[in-house]
Amino acid sequence: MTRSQDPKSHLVALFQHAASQFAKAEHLSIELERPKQASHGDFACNVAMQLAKALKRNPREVAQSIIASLPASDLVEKTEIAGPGFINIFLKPAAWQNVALQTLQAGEEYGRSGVGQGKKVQIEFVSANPTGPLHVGHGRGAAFGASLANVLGHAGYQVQREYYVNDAGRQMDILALSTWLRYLSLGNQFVPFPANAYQGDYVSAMADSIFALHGERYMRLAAAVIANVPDAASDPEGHLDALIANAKNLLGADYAYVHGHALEEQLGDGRNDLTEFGVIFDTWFSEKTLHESGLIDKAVKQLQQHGHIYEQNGALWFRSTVFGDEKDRVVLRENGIYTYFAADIAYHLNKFERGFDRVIDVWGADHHGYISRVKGALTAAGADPDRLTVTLVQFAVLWEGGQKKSMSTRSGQYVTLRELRHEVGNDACRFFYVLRKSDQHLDFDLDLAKSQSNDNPVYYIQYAHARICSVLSAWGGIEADLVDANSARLQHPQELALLRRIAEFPETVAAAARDLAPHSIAYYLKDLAAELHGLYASCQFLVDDEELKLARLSLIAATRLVLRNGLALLGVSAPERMSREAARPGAETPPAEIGSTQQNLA
RNA sequence: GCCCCCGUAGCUCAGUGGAUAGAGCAUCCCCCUCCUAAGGGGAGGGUCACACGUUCGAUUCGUGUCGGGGGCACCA
Repeated sequence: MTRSQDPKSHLVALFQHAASQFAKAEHLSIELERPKQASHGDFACNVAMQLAKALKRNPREVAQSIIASLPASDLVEKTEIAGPGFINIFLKPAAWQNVALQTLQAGEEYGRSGVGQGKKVQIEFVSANPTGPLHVGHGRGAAFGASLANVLGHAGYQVQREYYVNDAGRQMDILALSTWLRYLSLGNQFVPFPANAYQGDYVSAMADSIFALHGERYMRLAAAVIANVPDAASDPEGHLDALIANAKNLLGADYAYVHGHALEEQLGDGRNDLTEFGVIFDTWFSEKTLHESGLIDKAVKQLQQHGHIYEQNGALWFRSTVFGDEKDRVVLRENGIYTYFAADIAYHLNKFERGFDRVIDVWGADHHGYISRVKGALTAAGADPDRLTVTLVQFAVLWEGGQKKSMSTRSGQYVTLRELRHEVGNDACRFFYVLRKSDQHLDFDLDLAKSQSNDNPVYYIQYAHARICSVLSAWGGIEADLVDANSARLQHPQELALLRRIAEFPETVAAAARDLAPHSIAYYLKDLAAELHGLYASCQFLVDDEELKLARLSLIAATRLVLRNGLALLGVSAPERMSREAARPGAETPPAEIGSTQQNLA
């Protein structure tokens, strides 16, 4: 057996060979686990217990036979039968010693695997309405989606990152109206501002800029704006819709300017915010183009042809109950406007047509009832719903001073993503956001995220990286030469423990991709950093023994590489120095007051 | 009412069906003449909510109960 592979793949091949003597290969999967206890070896295999029943033999006896059939390997020190029938494998130090050099050779590629087989995956995330600043909830979706996309890419998928822009709906009309009403007040045309319109300061700011750019061009009489509008108190939604209709009539072709201005401002703001956060999209997909290109008509017709559409009360309904939904859903409203759902069906059919092997949607947990509906529509249209995976991201709750920061849509109070980033810094934001499983509520501890102390896991990991940089710089040699180090000199238990941990990185990335679970990268990095700090405390690197020094430096250089690669997957920087001055978040931008409030209707 | 998520140490949470269930924080004790102490070592702390089932083996899978959170629009 060759040893060009990593130790684990090597062992899997050995066991595959041995076990095939006793059972058909397709009936068993060789699983090697890393025992929690060092006394149980480097790996443990449970295949004997799996086979025992079929063979009607004692598991320990089966284990004995399997061991006897294992091909010889120059990596294996010894094997043991333990407990109910585990085969514990102890590897020779050489199995791990090579890991450091292999890592250095792989460089930025280390951790990459081919489990994705080059398949095309699209991941759509954030997709917030461009009706106001992104808030901390969007931030979690952004951090999760961006990290997951990186992980999938590193696991060998071709990833496309997409943001779906809701630029066609009623919410955008409400934003345009809100902006226009603020603008009118600048010309002393006062229309009572509806409570259910967008209240935020950013709306007034847009009105100011329109007034500065175009003066009175869009000014109309307040009396005309409120003509024939239902009472706001008794019919708030009808009131709003009538104001929008009046705005469209009074402005004519100019309405598109106000609408477009508001859209561009908010979309641009969100894009800048995300870019500063390290979240970059390949595609910004406009909902409006679905309407204009007739794709929605086409999608609904497609459903119609399959007999899943009926008319009732002047609207067109999709018979989603056939596909497990609780009730049928409207696709074309009585007023002749397609619902968001109709656009979404067309959007997902379009995604499929673009040739992705797999499509992943990252949605807020409040959309969970929507999954069966979309999948049902895809099925009804003759598409394979299993190509779509919807991952729900639960809400994030901010805690400060032991108090939950109340952020309810109802009270119109929330903290923006930008405020959070300026308060705690991008690195801590990105890291804390992915520190929990996505389907779990996240308690975001602001005090901890802000603390520049050993309690803060971000600094703990970054410090490990900075420590290595510091040692290598104190050494002052040529780092490229470290690949020639004699790794056989790495004998210390702490050194071997660190090597084992480094070897786990590729499979950790692969598992994170498989489970759509970038949080496991964060946990891995904490473990890796702990291992490094442990070694730091027990071994001197810059020793007189030149050969040993180079071997140890090659080990920490490899560790640094894994820390860098791992942090990069999470969008967290790997600083070469940690100084409390420089680490202050938002040094380039003044920290925003985090308690400030914004109105949010979306 | 129906659906989704969760229940693991005092707190916040990890834990591909495996052996004596882990980490950080908090509490207590110890370690800088030395490459950054933003670090390391040690101690205490558990009925993995509960019951039944599946099996060689269950914190993990299934069913049910209890408890917490969220969602159920001709909104997006």
